[in-house]
Amino acid sequence: MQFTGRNGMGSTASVETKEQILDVAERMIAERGFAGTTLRNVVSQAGVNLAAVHYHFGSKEELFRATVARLARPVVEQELAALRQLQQEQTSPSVEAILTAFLEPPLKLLLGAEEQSRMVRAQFMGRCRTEPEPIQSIAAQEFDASLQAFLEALQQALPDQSRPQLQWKFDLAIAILVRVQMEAGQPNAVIQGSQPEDIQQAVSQLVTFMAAGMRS
Amino acid sequence: MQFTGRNGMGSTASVETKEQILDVAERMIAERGFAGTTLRNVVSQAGVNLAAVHYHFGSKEELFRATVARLARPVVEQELAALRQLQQEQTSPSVEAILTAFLEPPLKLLLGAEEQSRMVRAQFMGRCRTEPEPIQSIAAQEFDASLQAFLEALQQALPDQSRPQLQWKFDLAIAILVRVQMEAGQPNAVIQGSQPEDIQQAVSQLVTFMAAGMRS
DNA sequence: GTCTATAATTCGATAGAC
DNA sequence: GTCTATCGAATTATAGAC
Repeated sequence: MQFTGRNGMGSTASVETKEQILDVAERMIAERGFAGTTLRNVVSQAGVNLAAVHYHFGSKEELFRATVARLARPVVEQELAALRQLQQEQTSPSVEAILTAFLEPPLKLLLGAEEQSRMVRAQFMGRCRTEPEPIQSIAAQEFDASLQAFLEALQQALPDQSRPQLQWKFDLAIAILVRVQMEAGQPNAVIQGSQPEDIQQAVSQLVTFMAAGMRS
Repeated sequence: MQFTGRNGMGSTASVETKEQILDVAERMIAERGFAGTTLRNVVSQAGVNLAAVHYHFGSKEELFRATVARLARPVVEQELAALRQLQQEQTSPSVEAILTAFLEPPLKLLLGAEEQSRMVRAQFMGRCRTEPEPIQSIAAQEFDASLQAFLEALQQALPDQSRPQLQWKFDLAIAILVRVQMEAGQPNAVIQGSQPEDIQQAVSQLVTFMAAGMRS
C-alpha cells in the first residue's frame, strides 16, 4: 500500500477526505443554503485543504451535485423498491399506501444518528426544493425518477382526476414533506423524536393529511 | 423647492430612489434569494448609486427588512381585517371561511400588474419562509400578528384538536401557500392566469385541500 | 493526493467632495 | 441626497512544489 499525502496515507485517505467534504457540505448547505455556504467554511470544518475540493469535485457546483447525488440515490432507490413491492402485492394500491411508500424513505433519514447531526440529511433534502435556480434544478434531476413513478401510481389510484389536477396536488404533498424535513428538530416540528415509532406516527399523520387533500 | 442630487431633484427624487431600490431588491431576492443577491446587482438594475443603499437603508440586511415590511404590512392588514369582518358576521366561522380569509390577500398579489413582474411579490413572500436564518426570522416577525390571530380562530373552529396538533397542521397549510406562491408563473402552477376568477378558483381549491387535511 | 501561495474577482461598507 | 473612489476582507479557482 502506498503512503502519501496529508497523513502519509494512500487512497483510503482520499476516500476519507472526499466523504468528510461531503459530510460538511451537506450540513452547511442544509443550514445556510448553497449561496450562503463557502468552500473555505467547508474545508475548515472538514479539516482538509481548500484545493482538495477542486481536486475531488472540480467546482463548488459540482460539489453540490455530488452531495445531493449521494443522498438522493438510496432514497430514490428505496422509494421505487417500496412502490414496486406495493404494486406486486396489490393490483390497485390505495392512495394512502402509495403516499406511505413515498414518505417513509426520506423520513427514515431522521432515524438513528447522533444528537445534532440527526436531521441534517432531511433538512438538506428539503433545502434542495427551496434553493434558487440553478441549484434546485440540479437537485430535481436526482429525484425525478421517483416523482414520475409515484405520479403514475397516483394517477391509477385516482383515475377520475385530470393529470394537471393530480400533478399540482402531488406537488402540494411534496411541499408538505419538504416543510416537515426543513423543520425537523425545531420546537414545533411534526416529528418530535427520532425513534421508529415517532417516525411511523408522523408518516401516518402526514399520509392522512395528504390523502384527504388529494381526494378532495 | 430645493433642487439637488442626481437629476437636480429634491426629496421627491429621494423617495423615488428608495422605492426603485426596494422594487429591484424585491424582484432579485424573490429570484435569487438574499445571499444570492448583491447590492451591486440591485443598484445596477435600479439605476442608482451603490452608496444610496447604505444612505437610505444602512446595510444589506436592513434593506431586506424594509423590503419585507413594505410587502407584509398591507397583506397582514388585509388578512386581519378579513378575519375581523368574518368574526362579526358569524359567531363561529367555519375552517373554510377562516382559511379563505387567510389565503385571499397574499394570492391577490398575483392580480393586475404587468407581464413579468406579476408574481414577483408572491414569490418574494414565499422566499421569506424558505430563506436560511437569520433572514427567515426577520421576515417572520412581519407576519407574526396574522399567524397568531388565525391560529386562535382555527382553534375555536376546531376545539377538539390539541394546540400542538393544530399548530403543525396550520404550519403545513402555510407550507402549501408558500409553494403556490413560489411556483407562481411556472408551467405546472396551481394558478394559471392572473384574472380575478382564476385567483378565486385557486383559493377555493386550496381551501378545500387544506381544510380536508386540517379536519383529518 | 495534499499542500502553499496567489491570481483574479467580487463583496459590503465608508469617507469625503459636491 | 448623490456621487467617485477606495478600503479591507472575502470569494472561487488555479499553478506548481512535494
